[in-house]
Amino acid sequence: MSGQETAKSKDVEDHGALAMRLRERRRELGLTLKAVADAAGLSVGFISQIERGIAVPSLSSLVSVSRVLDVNVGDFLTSQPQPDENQVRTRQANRPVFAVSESTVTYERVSSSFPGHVLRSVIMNEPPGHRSEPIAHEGEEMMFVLDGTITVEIDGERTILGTGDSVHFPSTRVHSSWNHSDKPATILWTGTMDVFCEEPATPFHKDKNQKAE
Amino acid sequence: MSGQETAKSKDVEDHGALAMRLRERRRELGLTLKAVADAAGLSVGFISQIERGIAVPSLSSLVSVSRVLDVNVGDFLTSQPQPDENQVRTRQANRPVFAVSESTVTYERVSSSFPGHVLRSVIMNEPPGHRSEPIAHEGEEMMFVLDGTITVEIDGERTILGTGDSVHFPSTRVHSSWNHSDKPATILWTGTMDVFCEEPATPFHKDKNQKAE
DNA sequence: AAGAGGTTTTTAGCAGCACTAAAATTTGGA
DNA sequence: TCCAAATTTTAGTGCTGCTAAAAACCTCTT
Repeated sequence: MSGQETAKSKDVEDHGALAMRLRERRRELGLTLKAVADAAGLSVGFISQIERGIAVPSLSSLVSVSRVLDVNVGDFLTSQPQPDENQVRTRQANRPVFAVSESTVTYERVSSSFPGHVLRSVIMNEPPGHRSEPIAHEGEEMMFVLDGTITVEIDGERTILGTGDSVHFPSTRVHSSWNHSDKPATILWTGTMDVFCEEPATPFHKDKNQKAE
Repeated sequence: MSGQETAKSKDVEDHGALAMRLRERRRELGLTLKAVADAAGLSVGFISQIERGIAVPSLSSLVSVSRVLDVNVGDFLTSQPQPDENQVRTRQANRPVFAVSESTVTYERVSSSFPGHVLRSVIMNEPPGHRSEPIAHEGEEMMFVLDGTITVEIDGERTILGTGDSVHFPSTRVHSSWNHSDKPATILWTGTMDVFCEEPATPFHKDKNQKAE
């Protein structure tokens, strides 16, 4: 991490955007500064200063104001994705391929990367008998079986998926999957959480076969 | 606004959740407190206190930490979907199938539905010659060609995809696709925007062949 | 044009908290 | 068991989050 510019840059820009969004939203709702301030339990002057970028609210105050403005607080803070000219297409022959040390599964990256992207997708090639450890994490995910047969367990409940079958669930539920058959299986995994890391050194779905990293 | 309880309630709960998420994310990335602190330009002790809910970061500091953890700051503040017992699995034989009136494309729903879900996925069966109108909308999307060949145009730039190829881009870019070949094509479409509607009366990707709805 | 009332901005000020450095404790690996 | 790394705890303070009140501005009515 040394030599890297710290992340405390461009904060001024961020607050300017937040300020504008707050004022914009308030005006959409046709509310006065006083109305918002009263409902949020803050002072009129403070709301005014926030909206003009002169003051920055604490998280508590921002949550309060967001509630009054009937918007999810995250929506005020989410940066808009910038379209760019990054590579959007992935060829079957050119998918980035990576594997975990000492593991028998290989992964092929299908999704692209651009600012603000949420989707991640990989093709998982699972040999017979391979099983991932039960895990839970943020986001949601979907597995579409391209070829073969696998068993998926979610919150202790098992289901067998064949070619063309799919499963889609919140990743917050404890889940694992394995290839119970005697043939390789191919799965298209898509999720909203970067569980395979852009740096494919340690994928989050750890292998049971793997001793220690 | 009178008589309404002010919005400054339950802030304590929110900060607890934020704290947990920050620690969870840091561990996912396998980073130490020190690494995050150094990169964010904050002290180790402060990060520790934030993660344990003892201290609350300012917006500036939260933005800094979020950047280090490579996550959109809004994602830390958005409330979590509740897991439920809805159907998560879709069988190939039982996919909900729907089509647009007078259209030749059929769509098969692959994704499930549960509170807070973001992912939507359908299999599109496109006959030869079929073309969708250029369109742009929020979110991002990915098309994985299961079978056949299609042309995809993004911001005027065309690319041909064959079986196993994929394309993933922000849907804010003007895009359209069509099956230029003389054989049917099958595409697994996945996106973060409900362009096909849960109510399949008017899919967002309008057909050029379709006159008016 | 003047006046009244409502809305927003400005100003002065301070309590407390955002954040630190350093010490203490815990953890993990050899 | 030892030691280095990681994390937590502690003591402390600069500064800012936020206030109340004054000033300025705006709108509407007469």
